[in-house]
Formats: sequence, structure tokens, C-alpha cells
Amino acid sequence: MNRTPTFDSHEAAVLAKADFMAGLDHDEAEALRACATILLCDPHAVLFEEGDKAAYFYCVLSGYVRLHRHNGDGRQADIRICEPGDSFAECLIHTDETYRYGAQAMDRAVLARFRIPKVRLLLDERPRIGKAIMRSLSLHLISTMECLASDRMQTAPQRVANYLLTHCVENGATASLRLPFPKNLLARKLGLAPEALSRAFSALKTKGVTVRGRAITISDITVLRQI
Amino acid sequence: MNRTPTFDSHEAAVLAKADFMAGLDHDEAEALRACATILLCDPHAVLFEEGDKAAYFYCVLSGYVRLHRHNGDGRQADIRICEPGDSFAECLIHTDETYRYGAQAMDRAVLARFRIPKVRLLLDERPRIGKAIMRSLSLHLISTMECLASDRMQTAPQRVANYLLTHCVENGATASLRLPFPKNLLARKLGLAPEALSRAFSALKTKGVTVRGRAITISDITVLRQI
DNA sequence: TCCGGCGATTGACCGAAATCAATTCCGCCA
DNA sequence: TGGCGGAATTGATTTCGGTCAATCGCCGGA
Repeated sequence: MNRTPTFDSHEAAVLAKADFMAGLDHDEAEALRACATILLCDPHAVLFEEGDKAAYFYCVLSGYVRLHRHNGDGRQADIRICEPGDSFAECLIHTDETYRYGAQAMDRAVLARFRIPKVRLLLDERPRIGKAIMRSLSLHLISTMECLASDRMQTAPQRVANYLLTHCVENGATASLRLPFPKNLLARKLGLAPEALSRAFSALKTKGVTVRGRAITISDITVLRQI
Repeated sequence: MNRTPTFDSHEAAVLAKADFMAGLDHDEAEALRACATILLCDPHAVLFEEGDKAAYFYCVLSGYVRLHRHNGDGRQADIRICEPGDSFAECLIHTDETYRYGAQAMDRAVLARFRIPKVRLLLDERPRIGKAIMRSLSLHLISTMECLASDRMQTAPQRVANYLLTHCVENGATASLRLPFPKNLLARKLGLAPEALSRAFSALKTKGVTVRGRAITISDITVLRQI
């Protein structure tokens, strides 16, 4: 892991579009950026472990980050896969002092990390930043609740179909997409074993879903929508 | 469903201890309360459905509220069981306009409901209230993430053991608790069918857990902790 | 005290997905 | 071009928990 003093232009653009930056004016965004440093991660680098003292919250600029929890046994579960533009651990700005899950970079992730005590001070001066972060927290909460509901209610093929429908680009009745990460990450994201994802894909073949590597085509969206 | 113009003293105390009121001074708390009206619910009253236009967020004062989502089929899953002191739907203050899940009262619930547009205006004047709500949102997010992790990682007896350990009152090596609601609600809360909860309890008998009605005793906490 | 009803329990069965193991596929590098 | 290695797939098996059905037990009302 390494640090660079500056953003490149692509990274800056990703950061600017992050949820917790939405609606901020130039000064506010700049003030928030001033709390951050850039972090280059080695593949599989551990950012922090559950229980570590919280000093930063993060925004993914490129690559992916896994958030996960451990069990007493060796078992572990992924809670969320963070993609470029996603932030995590902002929930610690106003709560307690320790991370409640572990975070691990995939690929060679690039992150912006924001020093929490600095951000806290900033929020007192600039309430609108608090509003933006609140919005981001709300969106996380909603998507986590949706994830929980789908875990409890939907079968593996249904969850996969839902992912495809919410991430594809439509083109008349057909649609297509390219997975932004390897299938084992998608499996973790959906709370499945890699084998189960594989089987879900083959179950969806009969519904007009074709998978070749990371490229996926859907021959009829309406068929897929009826789960 | 009916409305009363005023709080009784017990209800006022519950409201004052809600997460989103924490840390507020008297004026701030009073200003927030002024956005609320009281709601008396009939058993099983539906507060709102998924997709309804959001006008209020709520705080449970007595009784319980189920938050749930529906599937295309008749299936439905509970996302959260809200107890007295819990708030829900605050995530809509700064996001979109519709409820993302349905809410149904159990028992004869009593709720405070806060008119969202009013609260929005208040937040602009009083940033510290925003901070309090943000803290509450953060706590919800964390607990929802923990719930997701335990769904993905723990078996039914493990989840039940965890619930018991986090809700019991210890007394040396032993502990006990009284369930605040019927077992079928606990089952929903843990994402289980009632039968599965029943079986989980009988599996825990060998670990020193005794269940009689809603009264539960634990003969050795340490045994239960090793899941 | 008896009866009715509902929540809880138990049993039998089934289906979904985890696990383990064995290939196969594919991209990358020599 | 050939071969190596990790990811992906496939198959066999097991486990967990959902579902359906029957029974039990408790509480309240007649």
C-alpha cells in the first residue's frame, strides 16, 4: 500500500460523482476533499479488520473492496462489494470508534480515505456536507435492506436475474451487459457460493440468458422480469 | 387508526430516549416533537405499503411494527421488527419520495409520526438535529449489516443464541430474559419460519437453554457463547 | 369446569444451496 | 504454439431450513 499526494483526473471525476458529494458546491466539495488522502492498494490488501479503531472512512476510486464479517468458526460472509464511486464506513462519523466489519481490497484498488476527526469538525461548520453524507447513508441503508429482503425471499436464479435486469443496457426487447468484476465477486455480492452462481446462470439459459466469460446477453427482458 | 393530540408521560419518555433524539437539548427536542402527531393503531393496521408516497417517518412508542417487502409471487420477507424507541423511514428525509417497504402494526401500537417536509425545514435551521438523525441512520445501517451477515453465515440455533446473549440479563454464570413479543415475531425478526425457531430452541436445550412460554433461562452463558 | 381457538410444537417430507471433488475452460506467458 | 495456473463449471452428496399437516397446550370466555 502506498500513498500519492494527488488525484489523477479520472479519479477526481469518480470522487466528484460519489453519493456523499452530491449537491455540494465547489467550496464544500473542496473542503471535504481536503480531508482525504489517496491510497493505492496491493491486491488483497487488508484495509482494516473488524474491531480496529476507526480513523478513516473511504471512497473507492477504482478497483473493488470487499466488506465482510467473521464468525467464531472460520466462516466469513461478505456484506457488500464496493465499486468505484461507493463509500464505506461513513456510518462511523457519528457513532462509535471501531470498525464493525473488515475491509479488503481486490485488484489494485485506488481509494480516497477521509480522516474522520477532520470531517467531524468540518460538519460543524458546513451543515450541507452533513446533509450530503446523510443522503449517502440513507441510500446505503435502503440498499442493504433490499439486499436483506432478497436474501430472505428470493432464490439464487431470481437474485441473479434481478442483478442482470438492474445492470444491463436495454436495446429494444434484448439487453446486454459486461460484468465489471470476476464471477466469484458477483457470487459473494449476492451471498452465494461460486458454484451456486454458476448453476443459477445455467438455470437462466432457458430464459434467454447467454453467458460467455464476462459478457452476458438477454434475449427477452420481459421473460426475465417475471422472475 | 386514530389520533390523539397529546402524549402520555410514558410515551413521552420512550420518545425522548429514541436514537434520533439523543444529544439534543430541550429546545431542539421540542422543535422536533412539534413535527409529530400521535397515532393509535388497530392490531394489524397497515401504516403504508411499498411504493406509497412518503409523507412521514415514524417512531414506535408502544407495541411493534413489522417492516416487510413483497415478491412478485405471494412471498414476503420481514426486514425489521421495530420495538418501542425504534424509528423507521427516516432514510426518506433526504432521499426519494416513496416508501421502499411496507409497514404493519402489531398489537395496538402507538406511534409518533413526523411530517417529513416539516422536518426538512427544521434541519436547515438546526443542524444539530441532522446530526442526531444521522447517528440514528448510522446505527440502523450497522445493525442491518450485522443482520445480513448473520443471515449469510449463521445457522438458526446460532442466530437464536446470539439473540439470547444480546438481550438477556446476566446473573453470574446464568442469565435469563423474557421475550417482549410472541415467538412468531421473533422468528420473523431472525428471518426464520416459526417452526425453525421452535427447533432451534429445542436444539439449544442441550446447551442449557430452558424455554417456558416467553420466559427463558440460560444455565451457562459461556457455553452459549461458543455458539 | 368445559370448550373453543390460537399459538407453539413435532413429525414427515422436500427443495435450495453449501460443500467437496473432479474436470474443463480460458488467458497469459514462455 | 504449447503449457501452466487460476477461475469456472459440473457432478455427487449433505445439510439446513421451508412447507404441510397433525397435535398439543394454554388462556379466556361461556
